[in-house]
Amino acid sequence: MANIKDVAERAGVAPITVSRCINNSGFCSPETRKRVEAAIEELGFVPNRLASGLRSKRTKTIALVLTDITDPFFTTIARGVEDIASDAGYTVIFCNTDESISKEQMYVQMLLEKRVDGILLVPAQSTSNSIALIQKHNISVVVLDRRVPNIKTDLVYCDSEEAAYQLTRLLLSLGHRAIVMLNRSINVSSCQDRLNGYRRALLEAGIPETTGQEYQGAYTQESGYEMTYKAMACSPKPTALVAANYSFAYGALKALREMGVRTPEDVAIVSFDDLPTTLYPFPFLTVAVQPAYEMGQKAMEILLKKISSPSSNCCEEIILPMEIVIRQSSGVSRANEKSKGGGVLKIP
Amino acid sequence: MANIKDVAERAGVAPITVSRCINNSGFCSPETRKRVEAAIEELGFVPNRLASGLRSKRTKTIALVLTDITDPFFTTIARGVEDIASDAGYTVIFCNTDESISKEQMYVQMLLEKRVDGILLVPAQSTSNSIALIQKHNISVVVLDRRVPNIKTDLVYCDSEEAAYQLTRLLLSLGHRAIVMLNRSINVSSCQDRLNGYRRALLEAGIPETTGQEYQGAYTQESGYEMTYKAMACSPKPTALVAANYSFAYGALKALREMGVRTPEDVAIVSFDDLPTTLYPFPFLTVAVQPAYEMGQKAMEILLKKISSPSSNCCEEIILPMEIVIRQSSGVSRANEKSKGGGVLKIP
DNA sequence: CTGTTAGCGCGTTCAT
DNA sequence: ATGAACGCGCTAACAG
Repeated sequence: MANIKDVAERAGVAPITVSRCINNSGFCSPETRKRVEAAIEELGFVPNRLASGLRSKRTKTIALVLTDITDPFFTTIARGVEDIASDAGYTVIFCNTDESISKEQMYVQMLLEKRVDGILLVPAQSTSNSIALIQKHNISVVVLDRRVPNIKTDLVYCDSEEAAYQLTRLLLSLGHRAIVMLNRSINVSSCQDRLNGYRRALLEAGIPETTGQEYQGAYTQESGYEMTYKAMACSPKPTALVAANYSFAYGALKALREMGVRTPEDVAIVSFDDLPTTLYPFPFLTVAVQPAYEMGQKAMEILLKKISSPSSNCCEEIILPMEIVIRQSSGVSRANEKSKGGGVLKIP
Repeated sequence: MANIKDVAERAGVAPITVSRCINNSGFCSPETRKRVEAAIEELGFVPNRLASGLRSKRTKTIALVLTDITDPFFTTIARGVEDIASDAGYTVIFCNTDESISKEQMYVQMLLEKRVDGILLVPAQSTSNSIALIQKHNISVVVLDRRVPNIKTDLVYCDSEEAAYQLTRLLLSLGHRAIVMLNRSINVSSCQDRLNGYRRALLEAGIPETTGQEYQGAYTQESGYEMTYKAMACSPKPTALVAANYSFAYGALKALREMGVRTPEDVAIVSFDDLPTTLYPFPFLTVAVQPAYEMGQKAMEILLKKISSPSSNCCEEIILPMEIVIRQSSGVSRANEKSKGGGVLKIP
């Protein structure tokens, strides 16, 4: 395969001149450029970016380490990242950690070996030490979606606390008092934030003890389903659910329908991160929506900035607001419901 | 940053010995290995895969070029690919072409420059010449989801023709005669196959002229919505729709509901590639499901095989069957419907 | 605007 | 089981 020297000989110039043409670095006369481009064409020359990366210490490659590309939330982030990256001439490696710290470590090691210019990381868990490792090697890193304690880093995430607070407030304003939280059992900031927002709203409303109404499960529809059955077996019976993600919301919908409990008439549901509206025809859930695409874009933009000026140590912390989209699943005021005789489950 | 020479000095061995330890190539005594590993640990040495790739001509990186990672079908493929790839020590670059040939060309150029070991490609269009370019550079390539004419290559795709045939047969067996096809207006084999399968079933049933019942649109819910309105304005009014993808099916559901037309009582719907069942609680659509995860796995396995033995020129062509999942949207026999007085739309 | 020199960090090749 | 020499293909640094 032809290399830069072959091209240089054929064009009657020095290799470095070819290099400058390819990379638009330095100057070269239009005529020289023409000869070089002709030679490239004739030889079918394709620059070797391994060699140039070895020399220049830039690979024009970044990595996106997330938990699971299959999750529509992360898929959308990935698309935002890739759009900005490819515009800037970067290529994106993606890695699925499945929230396993050891997988995360393995990937980070591989990425360091490949000398990626930067890493966008959704930490597998709060106890992850991958960020520190990346920083130790002077690789630019931007953390996505989740905070990690005791580490100074650029960060892009959403205000889950406030969103959970607003969702819970919405339910309270509709007259609900027995409000259950379905959350994940994982050491991740967004889950903790959602729990905190929920608690803040209840506390503010003078509803003191919520721990009996907080359920924790794995991130699956089945888990949401099971938690809902458990919650509905308790007294007082819940009249509303706050689902920390759409899987739980869907599991809950399924369980409730099975029990003959109507949504929202008997039990209202609010949730986080419904599917993208392009993916289904009849949106039903009241949700707090994270601007996933913008998160990906923004994180990639910050990463590009860091890559081009690694000196600036100041860390950006972008906290994006979530949008509350009110649809049917949250229902209308329970006062109205009662007066209309609706709802088989009454507040005791 | 420490390099292999530093490690060698510290361990009191030659650089090549360190290399052999890292890559498990050649032999080294347990004791030597221990000293080398200690040195690596102490220096925080991370092998430079740019340099090793430059020398060995293997990057342990492959690329997945698809149309849009945001499409659940491709997302699932991507996950299948990445699972197999990471098990084999490979890293995956992903690229979104949006079915643009020029984007595809740009990405392929970048990937060739990066000397990826292989490429999994969903061709942007049938006229793509990217495959030939990749092959010319002796890079292993496996084509996914779509055939490309006049090119000999390894290939993994699903039997869309047969699936469309079966779906249409199902509608015919339920008594439908006015069956409309909602398809994409793009030069892609899977779309053509679906059209052909639909036509074959109708022809076989003695329904000759179908062209007036074939609609073509862009790959969006809105397009499915509009095509459905057009189709329903025609005479004879359709009693069933074959949607070439879930976006069309969802657009159709929306349009029909708006018109006060019931599904499946008045108009039945069958479709391709519903959302993964983990993504929603109440599956409704009768669909032909492509085994997306297995497609990704299989394609990656073939790619690995090709990478490790590039000499074998024989091309594998894997045609996976699609699974027909019958749910509510296809309805029950129209004969029954009629006798029960159901269905506002009668066959003329 | 173009060229010369040197070396990035590793593994292939051959040797012992 | 280990080592020496060389070069993979490119660009940084400096020169003119």
